Amino acid sequence: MTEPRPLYAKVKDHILTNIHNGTWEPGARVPSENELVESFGISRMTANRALRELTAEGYLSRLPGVGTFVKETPARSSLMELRNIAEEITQRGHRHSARVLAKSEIEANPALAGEFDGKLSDRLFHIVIVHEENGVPVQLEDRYVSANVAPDFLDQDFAQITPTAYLLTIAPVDELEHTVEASLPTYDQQRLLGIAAIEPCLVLRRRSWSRGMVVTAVTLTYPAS
Amino acid sequence: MTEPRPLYAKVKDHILTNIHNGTWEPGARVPSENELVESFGISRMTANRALRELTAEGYLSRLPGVGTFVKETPARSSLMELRNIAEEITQRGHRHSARVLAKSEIEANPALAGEFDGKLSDRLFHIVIVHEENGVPVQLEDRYVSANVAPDFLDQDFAQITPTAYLLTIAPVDELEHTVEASLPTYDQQRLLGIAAIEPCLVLRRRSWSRGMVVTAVTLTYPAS
DNA sequence: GTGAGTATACTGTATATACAACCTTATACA
DNA sequence: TGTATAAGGTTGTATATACAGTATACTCAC
Repeated sequence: MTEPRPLYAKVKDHILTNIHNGTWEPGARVPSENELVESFGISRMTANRALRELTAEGYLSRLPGVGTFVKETPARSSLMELRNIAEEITQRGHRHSARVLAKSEIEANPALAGEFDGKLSDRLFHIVIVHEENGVPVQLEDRYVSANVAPDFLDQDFAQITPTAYLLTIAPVDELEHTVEASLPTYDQQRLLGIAAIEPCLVLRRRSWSRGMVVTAVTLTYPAS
Repeated sequence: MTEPRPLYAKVKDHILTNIHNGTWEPGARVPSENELVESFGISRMTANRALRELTAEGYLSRLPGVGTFVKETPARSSLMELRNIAEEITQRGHRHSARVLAKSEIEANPALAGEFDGKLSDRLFHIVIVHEENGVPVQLEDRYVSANVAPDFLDQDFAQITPTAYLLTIAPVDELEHTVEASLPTYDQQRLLGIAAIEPCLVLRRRSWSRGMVVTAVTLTYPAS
């Protein structure tokens, strides 16, 4: 790791590290530009660039005349964007792992065919994955994929590449549909996510289209915690 | 609207305008830093900042030694629309009513000022409204509004017009940010929504921008049922 | 003609400097 | 005591300058 990082990037790394490992909690004050100039031996413009970019990226908030602070609601990904949960977790400085619980080709049924705007004869794949952050389950992924669009889907190693990432390499996303709701977990969900029966869950349903065809329909369940 | 925009922002506006109206198509070359220096009479660092930020925002891509180009896949906008809950309910053929529980001007604090990217001296309004469908509470709205953008906000009758609808008449929405989570209701929320303590709620947080300023930050709580 | 070297254009980074606007705190004054 | 005023720290913007790295175009010797 001895690549020459630009100075402003080193400063950004330093600040992000302190945020991620909890040294600087939300609301805490981060060093001012002049303090960074002192401690890093850099010019103020370089310190300014580091803080300005971290602000644009959602990690910090700044107030003229007051200072720079760790944002209260840290760069939590908007769920409306198509984001890769593995990237998100590693970006937080944590370890991502995935357990594949089911992986099969399934019989089409009228309800599913309706979801996919397809025919009953269309083949579909089904997978269930638990995503873990530092070993703690954080997302249950229950996904159907059109075999027409992704015939090799089941051959992928989803411990290495998330289904979302793989599908993005296969087919560009033209259109997205989201619905979102809160509910209490079913017994299976409790068991797989390791949560209590009264813990509310966020349930996100997403369908994505590519070239006019439904690529995948997925139900993502997040524990509220 | 002759507010003094920073120079780098004017350059960004100029480039974005040419992209949005189709003058510069995807893949087209945009002026180099030195050309911008010439045409705008600015320094190269200012031109650099404009191009660098537009690159970070996903509009441009740059290649050292070659030039700067309009990105092939332009920045995708949030696919979520602003829906008006009153319209939604009446569209279902039901009766919408709203109870205003709080309506005040509040003291600014650093956390809120951060949310609004504003100064500590900026004035803010705060309202709490329960929306009902056929008399049954269906949404708890907890909203902060910038007094700069909507000075007459508190004079409105929110039994007649929803805050969202009113604000849309005041200021066009340029940008939206959503986060969503599931949680169990606080005691106040249980009481106001008339729900049980174990009923999960969907919590939607939304900030909207108009002309670069945060107009409103709102927390909407929906019972899962 | 071909290839190597050179010139040129462009982006990437870094510094030093300057001024403006904003906020807090301390001080002086009525 | 209360109120201006001043001072100092903080962010925001803008400039001029410098050097490094990369890609392309050109020139010239072979």
